[in-house]
Amino acid sequence: MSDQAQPVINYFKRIIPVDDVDRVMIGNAFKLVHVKKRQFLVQPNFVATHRNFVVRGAFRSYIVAEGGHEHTIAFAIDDWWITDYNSYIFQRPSTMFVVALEDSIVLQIDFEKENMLKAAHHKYETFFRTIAERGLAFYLRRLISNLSHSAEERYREFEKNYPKVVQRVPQYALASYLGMTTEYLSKLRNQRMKKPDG
Amino acid sequence: MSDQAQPVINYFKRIIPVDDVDRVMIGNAFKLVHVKKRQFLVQPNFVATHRNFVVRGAFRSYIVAEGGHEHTIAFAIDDWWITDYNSYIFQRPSTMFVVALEDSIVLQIDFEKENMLKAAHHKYETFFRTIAERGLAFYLRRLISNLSHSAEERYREFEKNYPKVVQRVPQYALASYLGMTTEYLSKLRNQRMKKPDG
DNA sequence: TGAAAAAGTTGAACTAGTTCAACCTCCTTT
DNA sequence: AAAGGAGGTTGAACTAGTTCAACTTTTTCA
Repeated sequence: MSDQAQPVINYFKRIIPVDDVDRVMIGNAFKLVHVKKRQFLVQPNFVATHRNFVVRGAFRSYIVAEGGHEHTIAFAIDDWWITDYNSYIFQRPSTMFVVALEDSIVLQIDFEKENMLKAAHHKYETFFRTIAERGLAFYLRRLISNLSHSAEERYREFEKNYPKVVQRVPQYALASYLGMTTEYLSKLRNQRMKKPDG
Repeated sequence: MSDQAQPVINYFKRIIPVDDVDRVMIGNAFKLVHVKKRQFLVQPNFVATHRNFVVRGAFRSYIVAEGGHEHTIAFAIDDWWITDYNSYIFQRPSTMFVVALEDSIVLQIDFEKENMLKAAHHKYETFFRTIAERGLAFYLRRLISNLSHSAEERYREFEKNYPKVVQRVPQYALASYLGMTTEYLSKLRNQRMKKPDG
């Protein structure tokens, strides 16, 4: 059996040592899933059953607010994780969608198998602690950016930090991630803002 | 020696079992510190050396953006943690202030002692993983609120969820936490917004 | 391949929230 | 008790970003 879990094993190796026994345990915990564009991994009112590691492809999580406005919460491309953490961690009904933006391949671990890993060995707990801490730090930086920068600054900053995401993601999704309308982002990109003078 | 660390031990007990050995280990890891109103626990360009558990008192973390505008990142009152996570987790220079809003008492653990605890026993790793996950979920909810609600909705929601914080925190700090100006929050609170008609 | 759907663009009118400035009201601290 | 500062209030003028509507371009898939 070829090791389909290799991509996520490589990811684990960046954080904790992985020996042959671990290789098998991790391989058994994750299952490889092909996801078609526009297919959902999570939907509101259902509990997010899996944490998803993106082997190849692109995803977006978003909520639909009153008035039908969508707000993108996260993107995930190759080598990133995605799920609804509020739903997954507490095993409560989700409030968001997670959808594939391209035909994608993910490695999924479900909540129970993740808990078994965590219980099985100290170092798996270390692994999940580390990615939770990094995720926390990431959302903190994003919150700071949202509070302290203008729409244009947020866009320029994102473009600089995540050029690959900008290229692969539809503009309406990026706009709603950055907290602005599609129209406004379009204007920002095309420099057709009102000019000071003629 | 009376157990000064009891408040944080109680907090640990809500997440992992704590026996007499643990009690000593936790007691040795944390030190009790009295902090005067307006005293800083973290300042920009210095590495956040400690994670702080608030025994009694109130704190606020904030950044100062260009133009001198302050943005409150977090509050912490009794039984909450506070630090600059981006600085503490990665042991890099901070970009924010953490200041006491009242005379306060905290239990501090430093980065090295925290790592020793994590290394010493699987269950301490579980503890820190759990609080990191909860912190992540918290910031995620806040991000969602910021993206999808108006200034007034954010205020009403916060007032409902954290009435105790609203009472203990100066209004300018609350306004900048909620992503609006002091003046605007003042107007929201006093219902002196422009009326539809006379 | 071609029709429909999805995504993106542009401009004009609008508004939620900011800015600025002046003033008020408490706390502190001596 | 007085002075000074920090925090809060109010109104008028302003603006960053939204809304709406009409249109163009690109993608999808039968």
